Parts: sequence; C-alpha cells; structure tokens
Amino acid sequence: MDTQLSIQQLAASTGLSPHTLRYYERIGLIQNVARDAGGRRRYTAADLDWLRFLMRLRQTGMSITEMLRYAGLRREGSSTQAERCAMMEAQLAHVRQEIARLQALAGFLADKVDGYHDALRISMNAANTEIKHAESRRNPLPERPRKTRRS
Amino acid sequence: MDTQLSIQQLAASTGLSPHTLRYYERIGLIQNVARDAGGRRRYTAADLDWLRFLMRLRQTGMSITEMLRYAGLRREGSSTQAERCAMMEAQLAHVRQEIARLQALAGFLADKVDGYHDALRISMNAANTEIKHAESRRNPLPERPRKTRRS
DNA sequence: CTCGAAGTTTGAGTGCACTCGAAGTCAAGC
DNA sequence: GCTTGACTTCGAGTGCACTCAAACTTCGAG
Repeated sequence: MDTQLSIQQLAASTGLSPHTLRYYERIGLIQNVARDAGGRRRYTAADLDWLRFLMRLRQTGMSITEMLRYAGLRREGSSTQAERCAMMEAQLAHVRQEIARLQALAGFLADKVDGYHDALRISMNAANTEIKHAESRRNPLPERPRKTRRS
Repeated sequence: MDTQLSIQQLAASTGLSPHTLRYYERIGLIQNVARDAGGRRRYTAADLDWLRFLMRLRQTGMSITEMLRYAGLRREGSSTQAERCAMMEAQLAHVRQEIARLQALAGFLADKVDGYHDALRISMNAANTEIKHAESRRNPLPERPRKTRRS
C-alpha cells in the first residue's frame, strides 16, 4: 500500500504549513512531487521522511542554500557520499561550537541573575529594616559572597 | 580622565559597525549619547559597557524588542530590578533549553555521520576488493555495529 | 582657502525564510 | 447546475536586524 498524502496531511505530519511545503518545492528542496488527476500534490512516505530530515537540518541552523546543496548532491547519487558526509560533519562541528558558545552565555546570564538576587535581597532587607524601625540594627545579614558561576 | 570615544573607536571596541551604532541609537537602545561642538557622537566608557552587555544579550538570542524593554526598565531605575531580574532568568532558561535542543540535534548529526562513515567504509572495501580481484574473498571485514550515539 | 576624510540625518534597500493574496481550477454535495 | 471549499500558480508582502545611499556639515592637513 503506497499511502499517498495530501498537502494538508503532510502539513499535519510535519508541522510545516502548506504554504511552506509549496515554497520548498518551488525552490527545489523537494522535487518530483506526484500529482493526482486534478493536479493536486500527492506526497509519498519517502517525501515525508525527507521533509523530516530537512526539518532537523534546519533546526541545526543550516541555511536553505546549504540544504539545497545537500539535496543536489543526494540526487547525484552515491558518488557524492563523501561530500555529503563532510557537510554533516561540518554541521555537527557547527552545532557543537554553538553549544559551547551558549554555555558560556548561560554562565554570563547566571552571574547576572545572581547579581540581581543579591541586590534584591539587600533592598528587601533595607525595606524590612525600615518597617521594623531599625529594630534589628545589630546582626545585619552578611552580603552573600558572589558565586562566580561557570556552568 | 573621562575618555570619550568616537563612533569609529566604539565600533572598533565592540565589533559593531558605525551604521549599527547609529541604528541602535535611533531605535533607542542607547540614549543620551553626547555630541561634540561639531555634532559628532562622543561615547563614554559607560556607553561601551552597556553596548557590550547588549551584545551579549543579543548573542543569547534576545530580540531587539526585548532589549528595548530591558533598556526602558533600566532607565526607570531600581524599582524595576525584580522585573529585569525576571527577564534575565527567562533568558537563561531560554538559553538552557536551546542548549538541550542542540545537544539532541548533535546526537542526530553524529548518527548521520556514523551512517556515512559505515557506508563509505563498505564502498571503499568494495572498491578495494575489485582492485585486488576478489583476492580477499574469505575474511570480509565485519560490518561495524551501528553506535547509536546520544551525546 | 581648499580638499578630502569622516561625521551627520533621513529614508530606502538587503537578505533570509517564510507567508500571503489574487485569480483561477477541480471534485463533491445539494 | 450551482455552490463551497480545498487546491493550483505566481508574484508580492512581511518581519527582523541590519546596511547603505544621498545630501549635507565639519575638521584638520597642505
């Protein structure tokens, strides 16, 4: 059973909009999409797999242009395996670098958040002191040492 | 010494272009930039710090709109500390989620790369076999088991 | 004094990845 | 037969974050 999918069904299965599916076909990311008697698109399971693969590449930050290059190579057959492999390796390196970059930025944000927490603790303490009319003038809470987070 | 910076100098110190610096001022991301007698921008060290901070936020994926909101809150003073803190916490959560997302995608790409390596090893082996005229018909290299990488 | 480099403002242009609109076609239900 | 709604193509529009162009001013070197 060669289950065929309408554009709506493929949209539902991928999460892409029909608009985007037509757009991907227009630019050549998907090719040779079958049509029924009335000229409507009939997608195959292979189309669905390919789309899902493309979506993952997209999620890694690969540009449409790069994906087009990959799609072109794939169409040329197994002689381009090494090149496609290199593309995936490059993309993997790219993603790993991005992870490292974001980890450093997470450290920066965590420090910033800690700074705010300290500031807020102090200002709450000050407010408290006012309410209590300097009742707890002895024993001020120590200013919590700054934890230089590097996650 | 209140070292002032020209737009070129600030551009050099931040890596942003003069165009972008003017743009940031136009939209209100930086405000009250001093001018010299001839109407040229004179940036302060505080401006530089603020720009560097903005750039980091930008690198975390924060939109210009969000940064404008943060800038507005900061201008309103310490009464908005809690809100700014919440923004930083939200952004930190965002970055951590992004890291997790990318780690999953790195796993996917690593699998893909492994798949290609296996395929290439086999095709090279086949090529080799041809060259050697089936000399090594006994003892075919085992098809290396697929390592389902989850990094 | 003149020249050229670098600055100013404002509005318009760019590139990416969609996203939509208009005008037309087609099949099914009433 | 007529309507409805989903489909088709194609070109145009959108949002984001810059990026540039044009016309003008200003400063410093020669």
